[in-house]
Amino acid sequence: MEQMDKYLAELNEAQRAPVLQVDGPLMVIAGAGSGKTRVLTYRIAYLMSKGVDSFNILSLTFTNKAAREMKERIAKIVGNSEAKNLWMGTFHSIFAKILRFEADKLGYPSNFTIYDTQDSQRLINAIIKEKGLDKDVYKYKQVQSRISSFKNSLITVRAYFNNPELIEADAMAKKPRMGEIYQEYCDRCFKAGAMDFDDLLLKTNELLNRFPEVLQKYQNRFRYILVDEYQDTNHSQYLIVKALSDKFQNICVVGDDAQSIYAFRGANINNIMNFQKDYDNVQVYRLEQNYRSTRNIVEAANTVIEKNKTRLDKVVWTANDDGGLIKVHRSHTDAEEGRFVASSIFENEMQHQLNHGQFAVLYRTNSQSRAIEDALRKRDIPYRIYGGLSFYQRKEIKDVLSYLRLILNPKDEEALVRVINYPARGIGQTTIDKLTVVANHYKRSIFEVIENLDRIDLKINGGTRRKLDDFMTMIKSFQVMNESADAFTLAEHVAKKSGILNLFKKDGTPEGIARMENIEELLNGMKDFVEGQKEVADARGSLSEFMEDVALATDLDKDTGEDDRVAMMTIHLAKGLEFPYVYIVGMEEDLFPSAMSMNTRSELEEERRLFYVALTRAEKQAYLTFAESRYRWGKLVDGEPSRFIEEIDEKYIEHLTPPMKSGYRFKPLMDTDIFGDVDKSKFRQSKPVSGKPPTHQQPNPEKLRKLRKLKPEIGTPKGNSTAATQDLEVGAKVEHSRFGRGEVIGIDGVGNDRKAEIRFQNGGIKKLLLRFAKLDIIG
DNA sequence: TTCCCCGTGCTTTGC
DNA sequence: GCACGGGGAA
Repeated sequence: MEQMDKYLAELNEAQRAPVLQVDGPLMVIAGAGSGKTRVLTYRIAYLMSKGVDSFNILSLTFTNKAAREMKERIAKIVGNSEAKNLWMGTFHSIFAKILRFEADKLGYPSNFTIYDTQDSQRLINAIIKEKGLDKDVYKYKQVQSRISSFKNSLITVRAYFNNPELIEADAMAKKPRMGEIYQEYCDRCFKAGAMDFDDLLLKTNELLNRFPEVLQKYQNRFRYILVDEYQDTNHSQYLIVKALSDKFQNICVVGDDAQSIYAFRGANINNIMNFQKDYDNVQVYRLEQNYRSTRNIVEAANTVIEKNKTRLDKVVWTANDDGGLIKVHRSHTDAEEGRFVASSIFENEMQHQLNHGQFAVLYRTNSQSRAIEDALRKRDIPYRIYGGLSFYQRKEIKDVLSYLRLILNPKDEEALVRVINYPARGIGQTTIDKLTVVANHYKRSIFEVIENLDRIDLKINGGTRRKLDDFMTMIKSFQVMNESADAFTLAEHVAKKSGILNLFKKDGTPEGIARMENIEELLNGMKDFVEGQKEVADARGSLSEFMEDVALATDLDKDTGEDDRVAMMTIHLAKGLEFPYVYIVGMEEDLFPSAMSMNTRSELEEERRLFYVALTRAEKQAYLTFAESRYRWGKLVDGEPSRFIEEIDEKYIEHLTPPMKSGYRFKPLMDTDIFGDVDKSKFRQSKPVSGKPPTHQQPNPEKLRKLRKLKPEIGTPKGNSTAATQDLEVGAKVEHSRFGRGEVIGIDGVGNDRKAEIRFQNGGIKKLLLRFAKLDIIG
């Protein structure tokens, strides 16, 4: 800790001030690229150097990734053992932990299940059906999002029924039974021993409100509270922070009002706007020097964000070079836009000796990735798509996890309904419906009903009864095993015994194999987890420890970011990241700003902040591209350039194409015809037509698309790695897109059955079918 | 009970 | 364009 002075010297004056203020409320307004994370980490380190016990510091973030990275950075300063004691994590993970500890006070079991959005939606769908409501009026997704917004505003069922305005509003919307659905949903969750994501915050509020001694306990524990991305907090989170910091008032919030882009999911920008009114003697600090981007980018972004009315006073500036102008490119179609981006990336790589990893393509909606992907693939430029369907959301993964959830909490109805007839074991919808009715009638879980089948008069025939009994016995045997086995051993057993693994083994289609690989990956992950837990005191790598992690995990958490690929993601996902070269594509009215966000001023302002975020991701060079027409929902629609392009002061812009709609013929060098041709020949060459590989070698587009769907996050620039891996030899070093690096220790089989046995660095040995395995030879 | 086909619906997304 | 869910037929 002696070197604290050394660390403080690394900060500029504006950054140092909030670090040095130990006590009292403070707010740090941090412009894009101004070293916000550094301030947060150094502040925590400084608190500890001033004798604050790490047990007394609570630091809240919005993603697991942010929490983990910050913890690592702090560990580097104060040492691992000290950093371990910090309470650092997302709102949801920290309060889930506290809720498990205090669960009995709220009538929940401490092993409550966490329902994800899909579980919630399925339950709501079931309730709507049970009540015989019109599914076209009560759309389950809409209902779910309304319930979610109730919870985020702390409107409980009781509060709903006490609020004539809400009831009126739902009646006006022709949904008079909304409250009833809300009530039933909450009852069913409670009965299932389940909390949804919003409950983790809502119930925490309930806990702190109803039990003053619990509030006191946590107030005393969390004497110093820090909140990152404060502009993204919703009302529920706001109240938790307010309650916990009330006693000591040592609260530090960090954020940027200009980067508030999550209002659509309940974030309330007023939390940061009004922070000064919420506490006495708030010190406000501003980080206004941008270290990330060129002057052109910083100033261009400023001219855009100035158009917003709702803003805190702040002027971002930079001492960096001017850099190049922001380049704007128009194309005919989205396909052409893709080709431009690919050519431009290629050119920049050649000209400036750059790696793929220094480029990012950002878009407003996920569906835009398609055209870009196609173009990059044709140019052999490797890319990685971030976001999309999460690994944990995939059907086969959720199915396995549902079995595991059921072991821990047999009352978990969503898990039970998912797997009771999967793989098919002759328990159909009719049977499940009968069981549900009885379960609701006796206010018991379906599992309990199955346990007591012989005592209930139910019109279920003998064969079905036996099947139900078998299912129950199987789950119970898993439960027994759970008492001694670790998570991996148990899950492997479950995957085999339940018949899921067998199902895909028999299948043999590419989809089936992809699914099986996914399950294997899940099991690998569990093995890693178990190994990791061995080093943790009083942890044994049990299933419940694993499930706690997994319920709140996302794909982003696993991202290594080490390999050299062009990054492709939505702008939302890009927040907090930076890249030397950034392409913002689809700069068109109705797409960006989105047609659905142009009704109110505040919606449009959020879109503008989103554009501000996109622009400020760029360090050296930003490109804005738009197309005159693009495919949307299968139809070719015309568009016009986004207003956001015009909102940038002209002096920061260089038009690569004439800005007006006339005169395409002036299009400059980097264009499709020249490179398009080069592309095609290159592409053809790289396709192996060596005779051996039969039909599977070149799957028809249909199949390719399906495969891609199953593994959406992996870009395979070489189209098909089989050509390269065909002559793979023992001893070769390879890299697998998911399993990482490894060494080939054996080869057998011929043609389609050719397999490589690979020992991966993470410890696993796998046999992979070469015709499917996505391997890169690295030596 | 299971499977297949057809219709419907669609921003952004983390926990 | 495409994915998912529901309904109808085997």
